[in-house]
Amino acid sequence: MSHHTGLVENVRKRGYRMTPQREMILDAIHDEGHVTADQVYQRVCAKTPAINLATVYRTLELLKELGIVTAIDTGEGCVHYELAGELPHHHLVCEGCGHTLELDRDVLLPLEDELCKRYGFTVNFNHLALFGTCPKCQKPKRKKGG
Amino acid sequence: MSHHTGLVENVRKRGYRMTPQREMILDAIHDEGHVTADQVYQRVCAKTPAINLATVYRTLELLKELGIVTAIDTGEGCVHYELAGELPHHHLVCEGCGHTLELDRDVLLPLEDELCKRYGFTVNFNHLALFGTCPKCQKPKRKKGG
DNA sequence: ATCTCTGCAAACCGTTTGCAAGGGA
DNA sequence: TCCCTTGCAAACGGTTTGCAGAGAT
Repeated sequence: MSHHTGLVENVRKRGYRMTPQREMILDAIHDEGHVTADQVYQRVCAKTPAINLATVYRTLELLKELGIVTAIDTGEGCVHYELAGELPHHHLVCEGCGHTLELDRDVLLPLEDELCKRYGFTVNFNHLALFGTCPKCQKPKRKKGG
Repeated sequence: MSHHTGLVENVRKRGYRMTPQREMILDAIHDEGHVTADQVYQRVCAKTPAINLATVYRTLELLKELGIVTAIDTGEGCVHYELAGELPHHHLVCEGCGHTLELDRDVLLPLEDELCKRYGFTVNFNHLALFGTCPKCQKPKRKKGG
């Protein structure tokens, strides 16, 4: 059974139907943490003879509108989605290996503050993605044993 | 005549040919500051019977490789380009009015520093775009005269 | 039974690519 | 002259949409 009965209820309560597809999509997001439409599609595909990508997109769109998932555009060319229940968090995406580190919110607080003071600008840091180079990829090639 | 003879020379010197198309594309970027492929296309189109979008993309790609322009993916669904000569700078894009504020580099230094210390992650802040709400859009509606 | 949701397939939009003709050096 | 560059048109990859039939309530 699902770990996210609440989400299912949430959808129902708002007058939308709960279909197996939607449930599986919810499952996939829940399991993977953050996913692209295609990842959801792949994952759901593995469990049913066939589901349609269009359905995934439509469901993702619905879930977004219901505030159940959040869309994150990391600039990689495809949108990522994750459950909105989580505290907003942030990603450090390595341009070298594609690996993603999670970033604690408090690291950004000073910047947030400064932008507000200096420019009167309220940043929306929800699910921000920053690009750069992770520790591993920065290391010059050395003996593994080193 | 161009304000960017240097750029033209730059292209030539590296063994690439300088064509009217390339010159006009360079012009467009120079004039607009930062542009999308389509904006370049529109602008150049206005001056010649026809230029091909593919040419714009190919030229932008070339200029990028030559280090003459920089690509910025603001996550808006299309890539922006600007002359690379500029100091790296950053944009605060207002989600309310679409307006863009420029952001001084030094605001980001502490964060850059912290990310390095804490995660060993070297951020690539080149031409970063942050989203949020600008001062105007934050103000509750009030009498203009206020 | 009703009306939402799904699958299918075609459309879309930004971007890329193969090919043959054109033009810069 | 040589071969880089262009235009054209088709392909591409992610996403959206119209339509008719399936299925949740």
